[in-house]
Amino acid sequence: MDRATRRSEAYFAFVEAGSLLQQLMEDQLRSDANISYLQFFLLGRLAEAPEGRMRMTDLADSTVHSRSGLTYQAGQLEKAGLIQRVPSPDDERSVIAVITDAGRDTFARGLPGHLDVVDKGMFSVLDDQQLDALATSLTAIRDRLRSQAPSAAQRRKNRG
Amino acid sequence: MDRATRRSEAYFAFVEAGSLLQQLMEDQLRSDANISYLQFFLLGRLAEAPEGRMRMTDLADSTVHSRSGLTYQAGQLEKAGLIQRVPSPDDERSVIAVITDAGRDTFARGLPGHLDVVDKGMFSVLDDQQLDALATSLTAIRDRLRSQAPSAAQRRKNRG
DNA sequence: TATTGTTATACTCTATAACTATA
DNA sequence: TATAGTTATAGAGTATAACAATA
Repeated sequence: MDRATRRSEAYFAFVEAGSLLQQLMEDQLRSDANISYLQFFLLGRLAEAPEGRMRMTDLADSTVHSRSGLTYQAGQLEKAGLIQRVPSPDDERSVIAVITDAGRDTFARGLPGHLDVVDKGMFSVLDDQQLDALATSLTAIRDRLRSQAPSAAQRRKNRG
Repeated sequence: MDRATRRSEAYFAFVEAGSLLQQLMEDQLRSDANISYLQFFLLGRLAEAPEGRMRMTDLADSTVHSRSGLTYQAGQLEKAGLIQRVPSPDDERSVIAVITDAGRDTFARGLPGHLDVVDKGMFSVLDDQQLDALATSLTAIRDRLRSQAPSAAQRRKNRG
């Protein structure tokens, strides 16, 4: 098989696998924890941050979100009691998002099923050597893509 | 490195790479052909179908879409002159979507840049052996995920 | 002057249910 | 009875620009 054919195979499999996986994860998180994948991701970022706290802008930068998009999601999470927003002591312009106990519970409720979906869907079909090669290649691809995508700060500069 | 660590590496790289790639593709297609990735994908399905024709339901089944979602997208594409909808001669309930010349032009306008993004973003960092292994693993993962996801017909049965 | 975050607003997309017409 | 497709409608999410407050 020539390289072009292999490339096309890999590309279509990548795109379809991504879309199928996302679908499965959304369904699982909705039924186990009643949150979206993005909300799960945001709770995860906060859960692993020191004291469960992060500045709004830093949280926005760790996703594809505009600041107004994060304001919307933070509003949803706060309404559900999963985070709180408090003023920053250091910089009075800033707002700190803090994960609540209920937020940690919700995250913990979603996590096992989430790992299960990933495990059964992605990794059960690979042996150790294949997994190793996959991790190496995907990491290289991600780093390459990171270097091509405009940074969050840059996106902010161009738009709102 | 143990298997759990490798898994986690591969998973996060996969998710982030998918999201970065999608972002780059959307931007490229919007600027080169003024269409979304989904619309590009639908035009591609029609372009490669015999005579550029497909039944609406078959087109919907080749995506994650509900039928009403496809009706919406078909409306957008038709409004832009990129497809036409005609009644089926075989089954009077059916509607056939046909890609127009303008639709083929638009697809052709988006394709080179699209391939370029994929090539530069994903494959430029892999040698032949890595590409081979990646294609094999992603194909296996996709097939596994396909077997776990409910089919489009099944989704239709449950919901609308 | 630049940065942080929110708000108002408009737009895109998606899904559900009800509906028509045909098989 | 089941299938094909549309429509009405409502909801989730996103982004832009304008804004107030602070640095």
